[in-house]
Amino acid sequence: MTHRIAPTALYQEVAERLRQRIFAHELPPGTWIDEQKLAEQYGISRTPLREALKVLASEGLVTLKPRRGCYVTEISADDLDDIFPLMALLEGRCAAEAVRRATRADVEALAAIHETLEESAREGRIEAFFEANQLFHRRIQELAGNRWTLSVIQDLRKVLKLSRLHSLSLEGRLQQSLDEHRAILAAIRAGQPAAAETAMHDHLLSGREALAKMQHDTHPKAA
Amino acid sequence: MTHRIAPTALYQEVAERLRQRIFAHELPPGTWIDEQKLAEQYGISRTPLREALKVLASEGLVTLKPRRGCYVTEISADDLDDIFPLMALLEGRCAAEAVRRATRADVEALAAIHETLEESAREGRIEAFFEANQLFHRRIQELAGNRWTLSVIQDLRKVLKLSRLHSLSLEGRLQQSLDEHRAILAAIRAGQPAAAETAMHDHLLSGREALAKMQHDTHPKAA
DNA sequence: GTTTATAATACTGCATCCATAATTATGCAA
DNA sequence: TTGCATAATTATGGATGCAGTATTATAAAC
Repeated sequence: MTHRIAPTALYQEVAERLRQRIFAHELPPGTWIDEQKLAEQYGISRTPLREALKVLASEGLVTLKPRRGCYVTEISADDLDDIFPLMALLEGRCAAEAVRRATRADVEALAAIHETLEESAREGRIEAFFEANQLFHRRIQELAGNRWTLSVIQDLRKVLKLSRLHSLSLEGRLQQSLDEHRAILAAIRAGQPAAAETAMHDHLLSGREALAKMQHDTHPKAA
Repeated sequence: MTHRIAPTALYQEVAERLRQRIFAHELPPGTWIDEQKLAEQYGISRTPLREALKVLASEGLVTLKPRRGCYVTEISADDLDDIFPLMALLEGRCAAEAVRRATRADVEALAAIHETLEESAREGRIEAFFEANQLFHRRIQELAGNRWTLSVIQDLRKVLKLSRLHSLSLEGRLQQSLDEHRAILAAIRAGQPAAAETAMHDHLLSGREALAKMQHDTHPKAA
């Protein structure tokens, strides 16, 4: 059997590898993408690399300046002010819809994810915490059952990951985030769509506030 | 001055031309994109064409099947069931926010757009009606002042344009659509965010209903 | 020493070419 | 005639090469 299960094209693999490097801030915002060097690094030609960059540009992770090269996108404070309320709206709606559609078993599965979140927090395993956090949010979006909403939220989340402060701020308010998650889960367990929606909504906005605080601390207006 | 104002790359122009052909249903959903033929048609090589296809794929207008070519995306009834409520949520929120932020002059400018909509309807100028309709919605989104929300909505609108039924249904319920627009404008004029939100929300869902009806008429379950 | 003009360098964008995999056509056997 | 195996064709994906433009370096003038 020479059939490949997943016949992914080279440009897709390259796009994924670049995504990881961007998320890991190995390629921080503003960085110029040297096509020749990267192609050489990966042992490929510039053609698939350029195609990968087109994909990343559509995702908003890089910005293509015609005839002037490709740069990792820099998102501004204004962008964050736009994105967080949007995420709050969308994820909030997902939470409400999830309550309406989730079965008893679904809720228990979600509770299990939340439990690993609690564990990770107790044991101080940041990486595991991030992962469980992502999974918790994603699972709720899946329960809501709207694939397009899910897709939009995931795309926005990618853009947020551009900001290093984003993960740092989450790290700094681990306990608060945990409390907010508890409130969301409680509302879902109680079968209260409206409560779940506001809890999720506030959770996201609270994330924005923490980030604003960090920005203020990092770049204080009055030194 | 040899400076070009808009140094757009070839692949961008090609992407735009393909977009128009897809929206015009000259390339209907499901159509196979023959790279060689198209490249020849446009008098270019396959390289920029393939880069354009990557962009369109990220927008959801075409679907790339590795090693099996590129096809114009076919959206299902399920997709529409997902997209319309999402649009209703987003555009509804925009309407509410627009009310809060719009100046007196902004509202009058919006009213002017609505007036061309009325005129176009009276004179039966379908094309002009479509354009004014788009402009009306877009203007509200711009007034809301969230560029990321605007971007998401515009992207979703592109996908909707894949469906031929979408424009047909709008054509069929021109008067109703006009009434709904009047309600939206009235709420904005009155400075009532909540009313504007529900009016816009219902307007979108009403669009979905009309479309469902058309689908039913076109593909009746019991012939 | 600073500024401007010019030359050299380097990179982007596109075209062409080639290898591999998928599809279609052909022939053979049942 | 139908089904399967094999060969021919065709299209996709990637590599390489080249022209044009932006950037940088260098030199000259003020």
